[in-house]
Amino acid sequence: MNISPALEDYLESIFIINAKKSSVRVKDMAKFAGVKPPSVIEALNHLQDKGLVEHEPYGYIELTSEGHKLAESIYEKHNILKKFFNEILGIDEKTAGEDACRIEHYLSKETLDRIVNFIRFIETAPSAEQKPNWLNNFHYFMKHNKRPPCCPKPEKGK
Amino acid sequence: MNISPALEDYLESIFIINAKKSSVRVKDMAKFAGVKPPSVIEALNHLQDKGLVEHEPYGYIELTSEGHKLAESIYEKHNILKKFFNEILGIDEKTAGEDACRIEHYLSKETLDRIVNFIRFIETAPSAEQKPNWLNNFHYFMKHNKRPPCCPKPEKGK
DNA sequence: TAGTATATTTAGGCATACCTAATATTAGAA
DNA sequence: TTCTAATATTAGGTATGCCTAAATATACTA
Repeated sequence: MNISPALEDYLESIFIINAKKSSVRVKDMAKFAGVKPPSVIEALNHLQDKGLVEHEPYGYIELTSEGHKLAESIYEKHNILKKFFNEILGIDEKTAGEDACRIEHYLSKETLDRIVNFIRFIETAPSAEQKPNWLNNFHYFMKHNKRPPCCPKPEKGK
Repeated sequence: MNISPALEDYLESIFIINAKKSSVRVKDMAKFAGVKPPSVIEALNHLQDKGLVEHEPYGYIELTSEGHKLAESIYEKHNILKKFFNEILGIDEKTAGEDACRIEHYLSKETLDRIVNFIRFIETAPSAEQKPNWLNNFHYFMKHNKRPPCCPKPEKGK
């Protein structure tokens, strides 16, 4: 299923709104996307043509099972990227979310997989309680614009 | 100066083609962008309106000094991202370049700065000849789907 | 139940970014 | 120099994604 970035965003928004409201309306989607209702209607027509959404005129908006699956995968992608930006690169949460939202449509599966693995690599690190040391060092480096004073090479000098 | 992603790509392409050909023609840009010549003409008209490009009909295409500055900054962004994908995440060069090209227009300055610093952090690592150890470990992790056998925490056990 | 406010939809318009087909220009070969 | 092939441009068309204004439907209130 091949849909444009804009349609991906609309689809994702249905998924997200659904998660807390149980009923999704044109108004909600328009607000979420920062767009006027006619734009939503147009998008919904396209999504319906592609069998991703069900929407009777003046009624509620629902994802088909295919639409749900796709929306969920888009949302996951979004979250992975946000996590990467926020937790690893140390970007503030708001910016991390915005950036994730903008680039989530453009990354290859390969690159996304690597990022997933990078996060996994860090999270499963055996050495540290929370974060591996080098990541702490990176965050120190970002903050103070220099490396932390100690440990250039642990095996050698004290 | 605010231009669309597509125009950014066209501008960047002039910069890149210029670097090896000294003269840039519509044909070259069309080939580079994978697009037909009329699309290039249209883009050039917009870029000219914005004072970024000079182009006499049927003549060569040149960047103004402002255009050059902007193109260069776009190109740098592209390279940073490519480097990040390729050297750090370990994506193959082709995919790294493609992904960089697609997302270079959408990342915030903040995030890009972080990535720059992340690369710098790694390149200036005092501990290793080439790559810090954890990065080698990550690449091992990607390749074999498990951590390298040794050294969970260097200071402790041998 | 009638009227009104809100929500939705339709109609029509604009900008971007692409295309094909037709036309114009340039440059090189005969 | 003339003709032709290559290149560039213009004209006009399509799709996407947004908009405003007008029309329609729904739901709530009196």
